[in-house]
Amino acid sequence: MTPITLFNTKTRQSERFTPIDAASVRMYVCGATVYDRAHLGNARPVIVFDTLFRLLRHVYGVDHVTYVRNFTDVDDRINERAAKTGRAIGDITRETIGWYHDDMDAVGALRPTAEPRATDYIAQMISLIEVLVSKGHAYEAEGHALFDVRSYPAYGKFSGRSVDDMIAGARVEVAPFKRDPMDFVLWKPSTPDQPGWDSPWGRGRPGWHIECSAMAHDLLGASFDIHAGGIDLQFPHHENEIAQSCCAHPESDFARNWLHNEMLLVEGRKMSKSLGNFFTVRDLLDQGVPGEVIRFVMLQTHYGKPMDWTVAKAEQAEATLRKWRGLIDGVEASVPDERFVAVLAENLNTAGALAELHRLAGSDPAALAASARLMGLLEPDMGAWAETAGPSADVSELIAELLESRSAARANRDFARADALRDGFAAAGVVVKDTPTGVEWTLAPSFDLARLQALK
RNA sequence: GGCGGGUUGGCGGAGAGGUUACGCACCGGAUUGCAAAUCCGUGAAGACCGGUUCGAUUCCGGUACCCGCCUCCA
Repeated sequence: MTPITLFNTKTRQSERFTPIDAASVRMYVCGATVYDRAHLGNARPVIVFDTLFRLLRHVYGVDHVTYVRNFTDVDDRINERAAKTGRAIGDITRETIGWYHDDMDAVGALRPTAEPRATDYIAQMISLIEVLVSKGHAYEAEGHALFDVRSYPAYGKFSGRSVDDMIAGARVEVAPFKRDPMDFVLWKPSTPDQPGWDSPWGRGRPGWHIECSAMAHDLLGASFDIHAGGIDLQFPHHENEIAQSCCAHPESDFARNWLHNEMLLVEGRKMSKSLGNFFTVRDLLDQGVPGEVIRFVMLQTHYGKPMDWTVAKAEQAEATLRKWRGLIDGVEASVPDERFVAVLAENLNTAGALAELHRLAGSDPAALAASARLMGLLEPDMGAWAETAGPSADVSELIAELLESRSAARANRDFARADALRDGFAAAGVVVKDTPTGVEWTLAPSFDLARLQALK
């Protein structure tokens, strides 16, 4: 069995991954709040941890890995969106989840084993909060249920902060009913026009962090193997999840391995609406950037480092994928290459794994196909973009005719005519390759029939 | 202010205390009437200053610059 090592944010070191139960490996990834199209930054953890999911399935067996990724469908941003557009919340979340699936499918992410929605787990959240209250880790104040950070001495350990330092540097206004400024909301009251559920603390809705603790416990158990998400979630989200889960179930470990991906930049700068470099996955797809290219670019940088999205990278990735797709055309995939898998298993070194694919491209196309598919690339059903539009019979005939005049011109040593045809093909977007087995041609995206006809 | 990450050849980007990363580009060669494609090959790095070591780009400390988190965020 291929040994997998992972950098565990919790211990801040690389560790040999050993599942609690090799017959049931369990992973939880923080998903999306569904109020709008997923932006490019949302796609990074999806692609990265999809690759981990695929690796785990390869090593432990397809039926022995459970991957849970949640949808946050109760959130004030969703409420705002509903108020602004006059639409029902359920419509907005349903539509956004549909978009999310479309976009993440397009970048080659497998659907997780389970995609729980927060609103389906309100009862579990309420009982989890009740447990915390009963154990003295949470308290009620003015319709809120709040987590008492001072009741959990390890609070802050995970993200390397101390409660006192955080209070000193805090820039937040502190609600007067909090016992400690860092106490966070488990449950908050809703006004009549806001979504709400009945609870021991009155009609209200859950705080942000409680859903992951409740859903992870319900679907994966009190202790599970991997919990992952963006590094920006380390604090407060994951710190708070740990506080909630470990206080409610002190006998368990909650998640043993924590993985965090670094952030995304665009042309060297943080992606933001004000810089005008903010875009969604759908924007890129609509511009003709194939999902497979997005995936390749994402995997080119190790997940632990900031990843810079640039147009140049996308172009280069497209050229490489086009070349590889040509190499495996008609080739039946064999099995993933051992060295490739070993590199990928070293803390999900996708950049190193791509280098192994380059090696295989020069030696073993069947292994290239199988290996690439292990990381969600070169999948047969993702390759439509690389196929040139089937030329019409007329066009094929015209090209055949022109190629014949070219050979004739060569035979007659009429190099002026031969060169004119050579350059003409290129200008018209017909890529002609002379190979030992004969002439091959393909149409480039820039194919221009008029210019081709002019060559006659 | 507190916490964390980064700085590798023209560009992108990994691993490893000592031996070629790799890709793209470039250059040389083969091939071609000339090209394209293909194949072979060369060159090119480790922000700066110290320390540990027989030896550091790799470990430790400091400096500079960049970035992220601490507030919704993947």
